[in-house]
Amino acid sequence: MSEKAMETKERILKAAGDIFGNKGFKDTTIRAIAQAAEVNIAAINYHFRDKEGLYGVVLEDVFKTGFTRFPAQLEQESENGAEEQLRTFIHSMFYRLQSNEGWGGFTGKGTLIARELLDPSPALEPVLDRYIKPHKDMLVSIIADVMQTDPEQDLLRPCAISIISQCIYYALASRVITKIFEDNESTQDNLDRLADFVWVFSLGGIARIKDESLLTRKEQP
Amino acid sequence: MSEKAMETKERILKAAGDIFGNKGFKDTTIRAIAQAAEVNIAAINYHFRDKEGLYGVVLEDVFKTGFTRFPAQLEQESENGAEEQLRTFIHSMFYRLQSNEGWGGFTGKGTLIARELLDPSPALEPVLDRYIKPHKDMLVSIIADVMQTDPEQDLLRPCAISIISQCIYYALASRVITKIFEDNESTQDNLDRLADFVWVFSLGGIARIKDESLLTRKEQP
Amino acid sequence: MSEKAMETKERILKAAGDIFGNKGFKDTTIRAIAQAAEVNIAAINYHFRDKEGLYGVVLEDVFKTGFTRFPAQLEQESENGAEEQLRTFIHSMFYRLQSNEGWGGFTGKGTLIARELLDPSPALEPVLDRYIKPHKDMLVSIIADVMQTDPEQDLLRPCAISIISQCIYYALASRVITKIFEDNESTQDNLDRLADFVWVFSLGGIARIKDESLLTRKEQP
Amino acid sequence: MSEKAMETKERILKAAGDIFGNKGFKDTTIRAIAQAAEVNIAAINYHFRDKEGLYGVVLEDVFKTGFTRFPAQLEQESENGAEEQLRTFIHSMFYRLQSNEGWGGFTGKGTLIARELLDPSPALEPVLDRYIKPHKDMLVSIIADVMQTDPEQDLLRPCAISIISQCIYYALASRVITKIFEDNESTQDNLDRLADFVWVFSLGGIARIKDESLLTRKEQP
DNA sequence: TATGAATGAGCCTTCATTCAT
DNA sequence: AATGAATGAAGGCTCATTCAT
Repeated sequence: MSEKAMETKERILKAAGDIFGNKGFKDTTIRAIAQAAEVNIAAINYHFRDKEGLYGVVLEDVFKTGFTRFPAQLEQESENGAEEQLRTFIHSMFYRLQSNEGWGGFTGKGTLIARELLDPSPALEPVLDRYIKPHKDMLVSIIADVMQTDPEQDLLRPCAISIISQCIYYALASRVITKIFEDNESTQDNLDRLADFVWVFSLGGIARIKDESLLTRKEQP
Repeated sequence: MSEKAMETKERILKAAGDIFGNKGFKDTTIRAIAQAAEVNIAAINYHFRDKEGLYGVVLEDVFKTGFTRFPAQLEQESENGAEEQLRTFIHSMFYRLQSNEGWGGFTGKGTLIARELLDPSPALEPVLDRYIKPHKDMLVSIIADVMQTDPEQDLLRPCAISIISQCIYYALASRVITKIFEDNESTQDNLDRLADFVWVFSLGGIARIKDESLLTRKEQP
Repeated sequence: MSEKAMETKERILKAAGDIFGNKGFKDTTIRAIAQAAEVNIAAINYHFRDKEGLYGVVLEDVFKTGFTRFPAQLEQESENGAEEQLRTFIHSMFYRLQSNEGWGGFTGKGTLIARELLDPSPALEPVLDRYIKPHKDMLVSIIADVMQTDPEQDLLRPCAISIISQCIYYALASRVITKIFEDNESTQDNLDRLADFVWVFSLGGIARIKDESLLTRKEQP
Repeated sequence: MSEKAMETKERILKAAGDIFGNKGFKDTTIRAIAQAAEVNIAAINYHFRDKEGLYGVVLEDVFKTGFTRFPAQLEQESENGAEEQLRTFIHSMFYRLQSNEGWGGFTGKGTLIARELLDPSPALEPVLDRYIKPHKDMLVSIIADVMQTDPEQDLLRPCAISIISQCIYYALASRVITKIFEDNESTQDNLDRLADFVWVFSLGGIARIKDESLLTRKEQP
């Protein structure tokens, strides 16, 4: 593939990521992408066969470039305590979902993922196995460490969900959060503070869940 | 309006709620709604003027019929402790977002709302003021009681978001959660258990946030 | 038919005349008429069977109420000279086509007729025989008198057309005439002056045609 | 643009001119145009964006191709007398409005213009400035020459209208004229004779108007 | 590799009309 | 006599896709 061709493909991918993320699959027209990428409409079909084909590549790209760096960073810190690892994990999530830096860099990565949670597309399946599930396992294991409990504990999963849900929500509902809370300062700027808040809140949640489950177990017999 | 006409409108609304919720606005065709409601396509236009008009009424209806019953129930229990009130609030959220009982009853109310969080439509604005903001205020005030702190505390808002995010997430991502956690038992059946989990987790989160903020304040000076 | 029913029919007819005249048959919606007449849409179909049926009645009405008064006036003046009769005829045309006074009185009678010239509808046929042709005969005979020639003269018909065309044109193109001539004074106010102009112009035209034909005849043999 | 594409556009334009002219804007369906031009419906949208867009181009085309040839011819004859110039002008009008020869050649150019006089569309505005007004000025100046009077004379404008009205009328009402006058010989064949008639009639009209205005002026003081 | 042209399917909407009351 | 409700047909437009170059 020639250099110029690569450029064209890159341009299309960037534009597609932006628009797919901000407007969703159905709401995105191939025309809009072509215009933003300054290429002919037919070029998209030529390079990616399909609108779906393009979408699949975009989704794969989001995870490939976004979900590979931070876990490495995380492992380096494995000597740290479990709570610090959880903190790094949460901060990573926030940055992955909301920041536009770090790679090709288009807006709306977070919402792109949120959209997949709402309407899973066929393109999600491979991403699920390759990126999301390993990530989930990592989070579960961190929580197990924090709880100092058996990694097979049933309570670990809902804890993981509660933590993830908070991270996702800011990406999902950023447009509305500011409306509800009449809060004009962009949440983009406070990512670190928000992430720390979620971290502390979650630590408290995990602790309480552990306490309750101990109590319950004591009561049950 | 005649009895029969009301029935027709009702039928359209139910079908529209189902399909809008499950597929989103753009992905929904009024043809599909008409077919599901067993009416002529033009009847939709006659009763609701527009696809948008219909959507607006559906959204309004979701909140009107879903958000009026539980708060009343909540006030009756105001003599209970703040933690019990929070429990009722969270259970209400779960039922509103996920249950199909209790009113016209269509599936996908939760996802309909989640979609609005992602892509707020003009129809959301009135709903925001009339239902969501008052509800948010109620939650904030409950959290203030739980924390035994000033209702203007800055930390109340992120706490509220963390709680809501957990409730929403189960509605938002139910399709994917089962895939990630390879959990085949329908989460629909365990609403109560999930709601209680979120409640306990959140109580722990709130408590930790309170402790941290006290510590922080002591440290700062 | 009850009095109220008559009122309803009248109201519909007036509204229909207005809108048909100003926007044409196809551009007129039965809804617009119903709204202007403040009646139910179905009432129109009830009273006039059809959109076409309503249109037919309106057209008939325009001619019945508009084309019966002035000719009588004309006959009274039959003692006057032929040129005066032509003047009355032209003035009548102008008033019929442009004035809104004198009967039920809706705007756009002239354009309604002009539209029939462009796209003759089936409803025109009866009107043609009953009103227009007799009128045309009258004009031809007046011109014959002015020319002092045989009423079967071939040149009378194009003369009639030239005269009528001038009368029609002001009704047909009033919207554009003001634009072309950047003339802001409403032509409605100057009907009399315009009619007199057309009269004088036509007298000159007729005279010249007569002269030419005489010359031609002399030359030909 | 490729050769083939031009052909397609040309074909669409011809079909559109025909149908728009014969049935009017609202009564014309782009489906009918597409069928007549033997192209896909979407091709019309592709080349002309809109039904309105197509109409605008058609209207512009009628004037561009129809109103540029004859004035040139006219100027060449400027050495001729004013009356001969008027004759050429009138003959040009007749040919423009009624003939189907000389360019792309579709029927109904005259009625297309007549429709614009009745219901001016936004597309008329540019045509008005670029073609119609200059043409009107030319006619006015010719009449001034014929009258041997000041070109600012107030009487020139109604004279111009009276002349134009006769030319337009034959195009406007050809369908009805034959009915009224029970004249079965197609007026298409006699264009020259008709044009000459209008010419002579108008010369007479102009002359009489001039005489009258002189008389009036003498009387007034 | 990339493009302008062209296609077919499908969608929302409007309209005149009819039905039951 | 008159109405609100409902229908079926048709129209304009958009979209993803394919074709020929």
